[in-house]
Amino acid sequence: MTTMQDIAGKANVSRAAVSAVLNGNSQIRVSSKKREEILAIARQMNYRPNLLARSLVSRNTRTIGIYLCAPTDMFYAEMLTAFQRELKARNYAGHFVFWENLADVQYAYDMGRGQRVDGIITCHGDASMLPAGVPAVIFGTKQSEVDSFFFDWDEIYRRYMEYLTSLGHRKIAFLGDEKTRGYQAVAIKKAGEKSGISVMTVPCKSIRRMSLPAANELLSLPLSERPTAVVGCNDVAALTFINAALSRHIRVPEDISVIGFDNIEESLYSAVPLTTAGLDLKKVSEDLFDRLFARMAQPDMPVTATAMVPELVERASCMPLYDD
Amino acid sequence: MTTMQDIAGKANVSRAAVSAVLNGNSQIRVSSKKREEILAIARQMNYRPNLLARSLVSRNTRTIGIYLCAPTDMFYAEMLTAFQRELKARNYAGHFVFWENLADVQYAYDMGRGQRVDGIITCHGDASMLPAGVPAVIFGTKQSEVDSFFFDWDEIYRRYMEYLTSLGHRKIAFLGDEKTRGYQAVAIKKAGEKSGISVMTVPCKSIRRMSLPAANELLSLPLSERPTAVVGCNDVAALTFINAALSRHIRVPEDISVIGFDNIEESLYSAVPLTTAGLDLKKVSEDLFDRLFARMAQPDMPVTATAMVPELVERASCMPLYDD
DNA sequence: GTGAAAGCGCTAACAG
DNA sequence: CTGTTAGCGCTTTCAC
Repeated sequence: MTTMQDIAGKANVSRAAVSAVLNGNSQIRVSSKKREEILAIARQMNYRPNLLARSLVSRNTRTIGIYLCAPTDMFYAEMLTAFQRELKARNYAGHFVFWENLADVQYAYDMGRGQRVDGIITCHGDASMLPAGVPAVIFGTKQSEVDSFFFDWDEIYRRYMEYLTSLGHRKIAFLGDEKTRGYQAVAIKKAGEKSGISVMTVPCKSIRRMSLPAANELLSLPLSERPTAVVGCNDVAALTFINAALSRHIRVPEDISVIGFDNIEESLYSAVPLTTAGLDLKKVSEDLFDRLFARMAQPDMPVTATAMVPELVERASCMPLYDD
Repeated sequence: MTTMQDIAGKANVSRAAVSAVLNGNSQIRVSSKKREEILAIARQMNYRPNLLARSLVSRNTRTIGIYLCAPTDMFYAEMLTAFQRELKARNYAGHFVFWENLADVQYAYDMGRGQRVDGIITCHGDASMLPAGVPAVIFGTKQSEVDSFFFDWDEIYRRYMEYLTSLGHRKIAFLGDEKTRGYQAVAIKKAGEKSGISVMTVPCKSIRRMSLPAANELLSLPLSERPTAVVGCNDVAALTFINAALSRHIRVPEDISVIGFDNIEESLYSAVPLTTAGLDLKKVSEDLFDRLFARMAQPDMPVTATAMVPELVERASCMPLYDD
């Protein structure tokens, strides 16, 4: 591997001179003849700065730790892609670690600490696990100690209920895991109550691929008890439900309306295009990075919590309820 | 950030002693009293080694560059997850960069060079772009200069044709992008010829979310010309096709059989569970890493190319053709 | 304009 | 067993 020393030797200058021309930013001025020569030699020797050495002395890595759960749900895969784009645009590197359980989260943060990341973006809700002293932004849940962007479920589900009731629906079910999606279940029940509706909740084992049993449970209900509209905790749950319904020859939206959450790409290409609500991923990741970089520049500014309320996007999976 | 110097100071020993007990591997012996003390202080001061400094001197980073296209297709997301697991099991870090176009590939490799990754796993087929001197394994396509794991399309499609013809199908279409999936199109045509079948090819703009138009083109064909079986270039294409068929009230598999490729999780939960073929991701990533580590240990061993032939998994989207 | 020198945090070789 | 030392590749300050 070519080093600055090698270049300096060939060009008959000092390492400092090489550093100065290769990085631009320096008090040091180099004659343009030497400058060209250095540049040429660097190119010819296929020089790449050793970022480890650079970071060691500059005390920053220009690397952001991006810690997310494994992208087994398309939503995170899309988020990931948006982050990568943002990183590249800002000329920063990403230090990605993906977890599948709680132990992995700790592992991810430890790796980041060892790697001396300049900042962290994470979707894990427990701020106390975060390495101390590293600027961080938490995505998904509201925090008091750390900057966060959180889903405002009360407002989101107020809109959902408004939409569904405007379509005439009064028998509404929520399909989602009670454990990991408890806050959603609570919020939608609350939103329902305000419209005088008791939202029934159907827990399902996995949020990723909702267990068919939960969908089937709902679909096996006698017609008089069956909800006329189902709210999935996310698009994947909603999509799985639609597929379960379709394979039982229950039509969507004619027999039952379905609404999701996240607006993953798949929802657009589903057997029946899914009505859902989704973030503008580009904008959100921009905002996330803006916030993080502001925090990095000024570590003691007041903590912020930013509510996110994704826009409803109407497609084909919901329709007005006809009176029987 | 706590350094070894800090610990050494508190414990009244040298940095070398601290290094010795914290890393274990050293000629240096430390009295177990001192050892305990050092360990205690390190824990109490929340010490984390600076991996940059460590790598600078040890001349290895224990980091593998993982360079993949953006996981907008679930297959890569699943691959990614398998890699992360493998990395963790081997106590290595991942240097992930995801690309969306060719320029990004170069960027990814440059980042890896700067970061001094010990090895590379990539799914980009152009070996000439790889940084020289860094052990690498290419996933997906056969290479002559670099270790590779490639899909043996001839054998894969031989099996597909065998399967489909055993079901009685003779009118078969391939749904896939000609540009990026050209080798597949060629292979399936060849496999068809051996069975005396002319496979028709329907190109579609994107391999990611096959353009509905392509699916619709096929579905609009007069019944006499319509294929009885469709092979998707991947599961996503096959799934999109199924959804397009379903929404036109064309039944799968009764009216038309569909087979995919990749065996992504989604295929199991589709409206009609997809017959497909898929890699054992855990095994493949193990093999990939084994190969890479072998190459890292012995850079001049002969180059290998390993064929991959995923197992067919029969589900509900294919059925025997009845004679009319 | 240029070059010498210090030092980032760590490891490893070697002398006590 | 322990401590000292050199140096990884780089940036930056300061004297020339």
